[in-house]
Amino acid sequence: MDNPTMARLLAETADLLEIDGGDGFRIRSYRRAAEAAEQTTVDLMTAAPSTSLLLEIPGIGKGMAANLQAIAATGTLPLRDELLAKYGAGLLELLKLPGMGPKTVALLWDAARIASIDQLAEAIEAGRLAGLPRMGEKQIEKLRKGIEDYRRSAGRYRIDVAEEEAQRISAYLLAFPGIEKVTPAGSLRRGRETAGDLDLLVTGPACAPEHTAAAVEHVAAYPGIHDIIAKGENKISFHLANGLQVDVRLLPSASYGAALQYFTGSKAHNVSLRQRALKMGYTLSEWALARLDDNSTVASATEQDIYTALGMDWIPPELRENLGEIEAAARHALPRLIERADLRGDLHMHTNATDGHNTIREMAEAALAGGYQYIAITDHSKNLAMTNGLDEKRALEHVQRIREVDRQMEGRIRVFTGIEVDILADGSLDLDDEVLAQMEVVIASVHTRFEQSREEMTARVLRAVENPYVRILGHPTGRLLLRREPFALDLGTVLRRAAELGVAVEHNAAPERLDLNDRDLRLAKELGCRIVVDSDSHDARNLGKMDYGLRQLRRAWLGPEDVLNTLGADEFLAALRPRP
DNA sequence: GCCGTTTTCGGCCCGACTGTTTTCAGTCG
Repeated sequence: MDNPTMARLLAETADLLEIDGGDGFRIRSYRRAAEAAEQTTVDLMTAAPSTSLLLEIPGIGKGMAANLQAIAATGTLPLRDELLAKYGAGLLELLKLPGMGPKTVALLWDAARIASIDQLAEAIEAGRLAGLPRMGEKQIEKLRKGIEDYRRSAGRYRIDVAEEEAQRISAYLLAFPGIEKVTPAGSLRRGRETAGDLDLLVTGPACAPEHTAAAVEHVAAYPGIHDIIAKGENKISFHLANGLQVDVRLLPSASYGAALQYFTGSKAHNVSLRQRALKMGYTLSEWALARLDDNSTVASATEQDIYTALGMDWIPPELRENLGEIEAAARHALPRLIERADLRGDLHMHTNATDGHNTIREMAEAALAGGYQYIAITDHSKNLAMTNGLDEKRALEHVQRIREVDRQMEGRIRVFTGIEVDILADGSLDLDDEVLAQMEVVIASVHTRFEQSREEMTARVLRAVENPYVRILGHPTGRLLLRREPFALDLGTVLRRAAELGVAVEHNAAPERLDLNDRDLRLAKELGCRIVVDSDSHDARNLGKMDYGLRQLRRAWLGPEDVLNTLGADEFLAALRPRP
């Protein structure tokens, strides 16, 4: 069983306890433990036999360690089973409906024995909800609509999709006189790979307290709105046609920093920060950091002011997950995170020899304009027939053309020969070693999926990295590839072996891949992997676009020293696994 | 159930919005 599954069991237990009316603090412990299981780089299944190893994870105490051990041993948690036997699994799904919390689920169960979304829909149609406490006409209509929405779409949105919507809405809002600034907050600002919703902060004269009505109406008139969920004095929430929920908040400029801090989150970061504030005699809200005794404002205009008043350095949004950043900021020991300007080379790109849009020369010119000192041209190999992948003969001809362009660039930028070779089902590569020997950069990637078990997929990749010509392992998790689920593969084992062999591990920065997430990247660093970030560009226009991928690196606390392609061209080649 | 600038017991973040509540409970972020 993997960590996310164990996390889910704990989180579900928390939900069930809440429906059961259990102790709120105990419930929170289960939630915290679920988050810890989600974020830790410790493989819980492997660590389970050692209680002390489990206790090292923050949020895991004696009780949770025992729970994790029970899950590891039996695949299930007794408390959860007990509660499920009492209520049924459908209650957990009921909780996912908007506006439906544990109290309402408990009410529906107690009063009408409703235990699933289907039963709720039935009860609504039959009019059996009328007369229940807190079940007025509007509430029932809200539930009916909630069921509809839930069945229509659920889930999270890719970060680049959310960002495009944010930009469209911002442009619309900024056209309103008196709206001066629109700032995306939430998981978008923290650089997560997906966003569940969109938080937009709006400030300007039109957002002055008690004078927000006109601005709110302007927001409500946004043409892309599918339906409005809630509309108040300084907050309005709506759905877009694609189902994405947008929360827009209007604020006076004086509170901008406090609000930005608050709505950026994460929740765990905020809770921890507020606890720190309380210990210092302050209280922190989205309006201000204020003294507890006389409620006078200490800081509110900028985030910097607030963190400074709390005795800390300003914390980059990507780090705000309560994973030690608060303590580090208080010690003035936050790491210097990697930035776009640190990157000196891009190692993964395609040309019109296969499925790219531009020539080698055009890619080289674009990279030069983007400030790079070197690139590698890594077109596909023959197994990817649909991309017009290169066979041995064409690959060798391609190498000659790459070398020619490298000469033409006269040292302004280095152009390395390369190939993205395909890992076949048995772990062998689809080009001969003699061809690979001509390449300065060999990226081995899995492209074709077979019905392979986790063990088979792991063995397949392990065999590929053993090939001495392979210098970079390409998109190791295969995430979002072909719009399918990531590979079932033992990433820890693969990364460990790559680290031993000196094979670099690619973090593919293309937004449709965002191959390694922050947890994977932390694991890669812990295991001593050499990490490269690259763009997998198929178009010269995308060459410099590393934003989304870089944010994942930052979320993993990685600095320039952790990433290989911050080195100069010669140092970079020397740091790769030596060629046979 | 976790955890320690409150320290092994007794704490555990804060405010807006909604609906039906005649003063507030529930949900959400």
